[in-house]
Amino acid sequence: MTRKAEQKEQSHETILASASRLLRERGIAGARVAEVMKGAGLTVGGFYAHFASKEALIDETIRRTGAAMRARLFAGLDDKAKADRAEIIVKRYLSAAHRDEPADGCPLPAVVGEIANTAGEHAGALAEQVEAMAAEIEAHLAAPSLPRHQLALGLVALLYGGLSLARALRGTPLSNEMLRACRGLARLVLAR
Amino acid sequence: MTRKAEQKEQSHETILASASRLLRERGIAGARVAEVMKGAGLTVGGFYAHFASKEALIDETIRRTGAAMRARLFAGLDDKAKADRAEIIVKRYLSAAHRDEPADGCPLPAVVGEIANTAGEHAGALAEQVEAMAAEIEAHLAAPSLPRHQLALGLVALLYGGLSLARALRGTPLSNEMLRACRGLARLVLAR
DNA sequence: TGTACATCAGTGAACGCGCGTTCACTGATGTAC
DNA sequence: TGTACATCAGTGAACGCGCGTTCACTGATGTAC
Repeated sequence: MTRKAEQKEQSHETILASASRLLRERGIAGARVAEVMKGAGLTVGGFYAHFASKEALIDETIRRTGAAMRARLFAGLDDKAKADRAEIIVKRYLSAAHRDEPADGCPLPAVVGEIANTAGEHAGALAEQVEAMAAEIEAHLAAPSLPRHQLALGLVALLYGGLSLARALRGTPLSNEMLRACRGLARLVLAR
Repeated sequence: MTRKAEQKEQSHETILASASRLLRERGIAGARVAEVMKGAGLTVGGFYAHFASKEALIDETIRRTGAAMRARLFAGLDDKAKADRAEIIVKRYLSAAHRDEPADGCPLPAVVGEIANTAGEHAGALAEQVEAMAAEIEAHLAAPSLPRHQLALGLVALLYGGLSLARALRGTPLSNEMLRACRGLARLVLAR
């Protein structure tokens, strides 16, 4: 590959990294093309040499960010006892740190509402992420209290719902209460 | 009260009703002022005689719509056995009908994500609704498996999260699975 | 190897467009005498 | 009671502004001979 092509590929990655951060911090509408490019050290005009449209950027960003997030969320679990793994996932996801650092976390809270509110753009990319996340959780369930797939999907909803609400309620006492309540509910479900 | 003032008050209510519908269908950003007024049979210009800003409209709409939603969600429960009430609430909330008719349902899915993605505008109005919804659920819990308040808050997250995801995934097989899984998880938590 | 031309990643300004908000105006309703 | 004026809910056009997208251009990199 020529030096020019290498450079372009690197810019592509830098743009995606910037988009990933902005998407998680401000949502789809809040991730402005000009700002994404600025965050990548470039100017607006060059954007369309890398992506066909903002929609294409968001689709690719959702996929990439989902995968990166899962890598972190499920990291190092093989060292832990099988019975503890699901609870570790829950603690990581429903932590104050995750609530307070959206830019490093799960993309779901940033996009689910917007996707539901529109005509279902990005619904495909989202479905992949939900499916993948549930599948990984399912693999870490020991002695499940419900059909494994059902329990995993329900947990995704509880994690996503609890984190989103805790973020929206940041600044009120309800925010911490919400995280604690969801961890407690998850523990109850995982205990038997 | 003069006839003029009565008429204005009625317009105010009509505007709020239109905003309530649009807010739940399309979210905060999607509920355009001009369209809200059109839905009320009026023109844009008159809006600012009724509300100081779009932000004020949204705040009032969140409060009104939350209250109306609770009235429906918790209606007729006194006729039911205490042990069944929580499960009835869950079934109503996580139903295909509720998923498919956002305009008649809960305002949370329409606003939580947007509020979390911004600097916390409307966070106060949202906190009130979450608190009120949890309080009503709490009152209908029989023999709870966790501290009542904690269980109620966790259920709010599960209901909100499951419905939002099911809406965002509409059109994919995951949508119905998500509703069913969340109902199952709730049943498990309420059973003991 | 050096030279002349071609390519193309990135620039920066401009383009429509849709949005929230403002404002001069209208005409029905209300008030004073 | 009737008449003249005041009020004010609602109209419709205009205003900035920010956004996604386009496009003529630049200059470093790559290619052909």
